Amino acid sequence: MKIATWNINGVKARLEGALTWLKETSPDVACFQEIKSVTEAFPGAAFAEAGYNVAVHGQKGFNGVAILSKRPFDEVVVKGLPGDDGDAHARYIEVLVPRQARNGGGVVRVGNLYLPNGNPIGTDKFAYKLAWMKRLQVRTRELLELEEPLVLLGDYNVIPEPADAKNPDAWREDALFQPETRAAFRTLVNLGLTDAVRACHPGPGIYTFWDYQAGAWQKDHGIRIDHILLSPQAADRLQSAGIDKFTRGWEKPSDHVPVWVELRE
DNA sequence: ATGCCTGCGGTTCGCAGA
Repeated sequence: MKIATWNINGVKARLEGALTWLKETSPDVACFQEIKSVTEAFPGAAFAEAGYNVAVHGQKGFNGVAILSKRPFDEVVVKGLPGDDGDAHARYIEVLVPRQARNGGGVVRVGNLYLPNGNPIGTDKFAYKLAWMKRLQVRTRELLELEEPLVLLGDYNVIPEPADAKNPDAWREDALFQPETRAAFRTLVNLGLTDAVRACHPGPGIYTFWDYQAGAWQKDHGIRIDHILLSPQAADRLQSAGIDKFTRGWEKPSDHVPVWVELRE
């Protein structure tokens, strides 16, 4: 079962690329962030045509997340990250996807998240990021108690380690690489999650984002900020993980590339 | 040192992104 995540930076601007990518790589579940669309305007028919069921949590102008699944959802569990009713940002959606009956059935829980950027540091935006990470930690603790296969994936906006940046010093003052940000990410992982890409590829040089500016792509000035974290029951089934770097070289690319994991059923 | 580029909203420049 292949599960993927991609910050597509605008579903209207990326529709053709997204459909091409789905056709070429055929994930069973595809999670998008930054759809920058209200739920009603999401091009669900085009994805249905490509063979996917769609669950969308949209917002006008920015943010917004969506999950596509070849298999019908068992349930769309929540839209919006629990823990703050006053938070209107569309940054989280969680679903249950059925596993194949011949393997005993059951579900895989998929939480698709777009963690706040948090720049510039020292502002309410950075405080919001850290508070959001705390809420994610609370939600994750609840979900881990279920002892089921859980895939918590998306744009974390966190550079976990210096090895996750081509030029770490360029990010020292950035919200993505602050000590508090990295510590909050470690706390999350230390609840008992496995970083799937890091588990399969221990070495440096794997990136998921290259800025549009300053020739970052041409210079391979990238960072790894899109992650797939697995509960123990999901990690038991980990077969492989990787990054679809080729999409960054396309015409009209997203600044992020897809990240995927293969789990045994 | 600052902006570099892109998408979106809503009108042609400001905001957000990372």
